[in-house]
Amino acid sequence: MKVVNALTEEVRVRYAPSPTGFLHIGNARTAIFNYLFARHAGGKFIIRIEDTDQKRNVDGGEESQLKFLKWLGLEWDESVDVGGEYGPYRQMERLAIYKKYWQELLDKGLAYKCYCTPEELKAEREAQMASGQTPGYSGKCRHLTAEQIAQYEAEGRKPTIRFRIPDDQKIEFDDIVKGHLTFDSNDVTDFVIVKQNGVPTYNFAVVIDDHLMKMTHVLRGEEHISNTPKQILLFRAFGWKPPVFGHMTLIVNENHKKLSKRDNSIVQFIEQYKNMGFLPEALFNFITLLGWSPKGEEEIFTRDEFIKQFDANRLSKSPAMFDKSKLEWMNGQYIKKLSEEDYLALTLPHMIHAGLIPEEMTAEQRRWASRVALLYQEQLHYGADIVNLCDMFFNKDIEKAELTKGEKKILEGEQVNDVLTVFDRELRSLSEWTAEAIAPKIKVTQKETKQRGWKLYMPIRVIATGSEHGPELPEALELIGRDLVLKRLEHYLSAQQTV
RNA sequence: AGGGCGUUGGGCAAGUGGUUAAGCCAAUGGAUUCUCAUUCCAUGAUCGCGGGUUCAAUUCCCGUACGCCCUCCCA
Repeated sequence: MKVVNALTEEVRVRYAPSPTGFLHIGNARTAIFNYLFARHAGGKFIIRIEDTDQKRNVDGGEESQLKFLKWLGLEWDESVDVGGEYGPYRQMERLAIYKKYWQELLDKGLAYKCYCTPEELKAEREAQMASGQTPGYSGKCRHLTAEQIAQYEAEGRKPTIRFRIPDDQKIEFDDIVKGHLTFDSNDVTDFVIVKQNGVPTYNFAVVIDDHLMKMTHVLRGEEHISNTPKQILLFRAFGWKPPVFGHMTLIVNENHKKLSKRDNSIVQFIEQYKNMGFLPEALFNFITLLGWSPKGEEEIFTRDEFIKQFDANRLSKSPAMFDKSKLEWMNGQYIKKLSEEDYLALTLPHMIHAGLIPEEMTAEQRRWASRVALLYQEQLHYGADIVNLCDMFFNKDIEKAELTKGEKKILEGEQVNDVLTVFDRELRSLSEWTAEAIAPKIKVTQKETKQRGWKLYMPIRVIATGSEHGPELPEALELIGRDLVLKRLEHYLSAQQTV
């Protein structure tokens, strides 16, 4: 029964960002769900730019939206860049279209001009709040006489146009995620559909566009639930059939507040994640699991798998908190699967950026840096993470300035001197400085000193690498280099002797 | 204030009128390992609260608390 009738109606959905900011987590999720919904149904995914708030539009907002959507792996069928038969796809280029429709409403008496100034409205609202009333437009200009209108016009006032909300109407619709929703038109006040400057408001333009662009479904954030009755009333006024609505839960921050662009408690722009070295596939995967869950227990999916099993009925009803640690874990899962080449392309630039390695490297330098980076593929969470992880390979100190508690404990062992003396001697006899050659020398040290495990390795590690933690010892020593390792051992041992 | 939506362990979240209430992340403990990491094992919820319907409710109904969203000439 829920089968879409492909013969009569092709699924058409849209992502409709306003270019008031760059692409962030919330935007991306809306876009992804619409994309998944369209592709799953074999329908069309459209991107429409809602730029009617010229004051808030920011330069580069539109480009950023498209650029990072593309980076995430989305593709669309119609939009400002690829065209389409229902264009233009930028609302400010559709002004003439809107005008025809609001004029129709005006002619039919379904809308009227309102001469109230923003200041008057604001004062009205504040007065209502102060006296504990529900804030909302009073309907003051609903029945203006010709004289009053002439008077206002003479004053030079420029009107807005308001939609006349009909009384006592029940507004009901079946929301894909929330179920059956009911509203009463008496709870909705006459709202502005055309601003003073002749530009329509969101609630008006969205209805015209969704109808003209033949949208079959509207999947959007639940902050739009209370806008829906207004829009449905407009659909009715025009005698149009509304699309099927689905309101997705919000993504909230640690304080359970809706993620807003100004929220600093969380990194939320896609570009920032890209810059930190998160992979688009991982981000896509993670975002898709925010407010939606697949059927089985699996959580890592490719885009095609998501498309195949996406089911809007499994959209969650309650808000999801953005969980950074899970994102990092998931990104790590993807990093593990990276080819050596891709892994290096992800990490090396961060090492360069941090000044650890030069941008122009000799083949030799590059091989060395690559081996260092590769040491951490299993545990890397995101690209920039490499900088801290591989820290010990760039520390050239002969002696550590300050030992940690753990390191002190290690060096207190009475076997330490023995172990290091033997190991030092053995290393000096090496003709070839490779992990393969170094490893047997640890064994020799073990035999000779009768020390093993923690007591054998840790003193060597602390003194030779300068840290109690790190990758496998032989390879670490090889990459740190003969010179430094021997210097560190020598320095430590000579200091011991003078004591 | 009005309207709307939501509430399953720290986070995500599955699920059903009768189950030992999945799974993932995190945390903690343990095993393996020279350390970190990896890997593996283990640990924890009676389903916001109160009532009702029922032989039986986390699952249905009512109420209540809390949270959030909207009530902009923002989208």
